[in-house]
Amino acid sequence: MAKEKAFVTEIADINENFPQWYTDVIMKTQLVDYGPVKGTMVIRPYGYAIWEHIQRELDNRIKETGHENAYFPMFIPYSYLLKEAEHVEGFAPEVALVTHVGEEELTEKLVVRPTSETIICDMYSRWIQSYRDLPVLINQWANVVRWEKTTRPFLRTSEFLWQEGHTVHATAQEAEEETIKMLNVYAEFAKNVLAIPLLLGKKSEKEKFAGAVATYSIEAMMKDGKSLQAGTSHNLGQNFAKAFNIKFLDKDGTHKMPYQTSWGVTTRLIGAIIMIHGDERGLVLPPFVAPVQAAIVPVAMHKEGVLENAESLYNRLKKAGIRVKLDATDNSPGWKFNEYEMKGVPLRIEIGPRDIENKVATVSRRDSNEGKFTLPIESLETEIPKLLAQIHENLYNKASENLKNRTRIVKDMAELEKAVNDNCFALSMWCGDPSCEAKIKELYQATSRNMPFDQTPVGETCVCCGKKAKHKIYFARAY
RNA sequence: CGAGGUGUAGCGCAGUUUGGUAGCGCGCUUGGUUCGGGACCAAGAGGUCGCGUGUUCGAAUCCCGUCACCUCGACCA
Repeated sequence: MAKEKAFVTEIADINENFPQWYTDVIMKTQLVDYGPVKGTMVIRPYGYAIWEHIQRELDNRIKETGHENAYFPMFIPYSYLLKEAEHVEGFAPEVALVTHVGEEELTEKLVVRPTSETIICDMYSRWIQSYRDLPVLINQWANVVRWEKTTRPFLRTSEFLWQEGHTVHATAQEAEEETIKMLNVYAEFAKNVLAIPLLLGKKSEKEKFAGAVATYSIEAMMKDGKSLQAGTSHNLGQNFAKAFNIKFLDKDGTHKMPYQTSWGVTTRLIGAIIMIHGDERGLVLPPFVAPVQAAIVPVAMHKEGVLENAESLYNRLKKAGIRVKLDATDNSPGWKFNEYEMKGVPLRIEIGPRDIENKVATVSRRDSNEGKFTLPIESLETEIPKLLAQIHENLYNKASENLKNRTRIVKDMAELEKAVNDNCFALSMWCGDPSCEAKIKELYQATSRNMPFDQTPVGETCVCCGKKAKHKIYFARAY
């Protein structure tokens, strides 16, 4: 008991020590465990179930927009990486190289994929001959390996799970449209499934993907006002087509080089969910990805009829398509209440002798402090889905409020410094010079996030150097 | 790689200054009483003190070495 009380106190540290709170919650709710190799993460069933719901919902959307799933090998010849100059420069420091099999040295070194552009482009160069072969719209669900120096569960691990789309188009315009389209798919998905509001925009040259012509990102604001890049969509132009010699014979009888895109989101989204919706009592999971949407806690289980009523309610809700769990273990009710709150279960349903007598169930929402209320037991099949939808709305609105309240328009370096020190996003004007970006990073540890599509100016001059501004851009501290 | 810190039961820690029987809390097991906000009583199980050397009658404790992990910097979805 003492330990759990202490846990609640630690969780309450959310305001002072957000990263500590984050790892504590993840470990104590059994989402993950640390792997034996530094920087690796074991995703436990409760955490993996969240990923499965993310996968299912996002996969539907990817398919609805015309893409198909495929799978490419995780081992890539090192020489492939070397073909695109920027790409190898960007990834070489963090790739895991396979040099030996047993004692025998390999004549051609292999990398464990840090991303799949190179191997996929190699295949595309064989698959594509005619304009009739285009567009190619393929997506892959896979794991990738990037040996980062410091790691944090879900946000940055040596190996992570993701979805990577790789498309090929006949024209530059089509490729750009695809890049933006998928960014919007992510945004719709984040809003309607994860209850996360996003900032969409274009990355600066410095922050763009190694090998891309342009990178667009979705940025999310964590509860503490820091930014998290939640996904990216790249317009690769013809860079990889050139490097891998992808050509097609067009209608006019001439060979042309196609234009490509790639886009991905990762298990980092789970980290975003935790850091956006969580509170001092632990996880708060958005209903549409919660492994358990409603937990039934029988009270005074030994009393006549309690367990039978709980079981019958469980069966009814299950049949109604709700992800429901009945906890009939002999832990005390109070223990169970805290357990499911900590684990972020959106709804708790208590059922005890008093409820049975009144033909009601006692319901409690995880997302609000409004306390318990009762509902007629016969109405739950229809009421629970409504409540889940309300919880989703409420989470989205709260996150949107936070984003709005913590975003400031800044005109100069003093205001920018104040904004990031107050844990706010700084919406700034920028001259476009990378040295201004670098200076802001060095002085205030804030990086450029992205340049929103709506470029309506909020000033005339660069926040850093005071010269004429070219872009509207967000600066923020980021995870 | 630069700076700091920690390794003792499944988890969290005390014990190390001053060498002398391996401790505490939680968790776990069994039995009983409980059950509407982390219940209580009783009895149990569980550790070559990160690893290796050395000093000593005797080392978790002292010396030397080594490994691992954590935090902060540079890199990143």
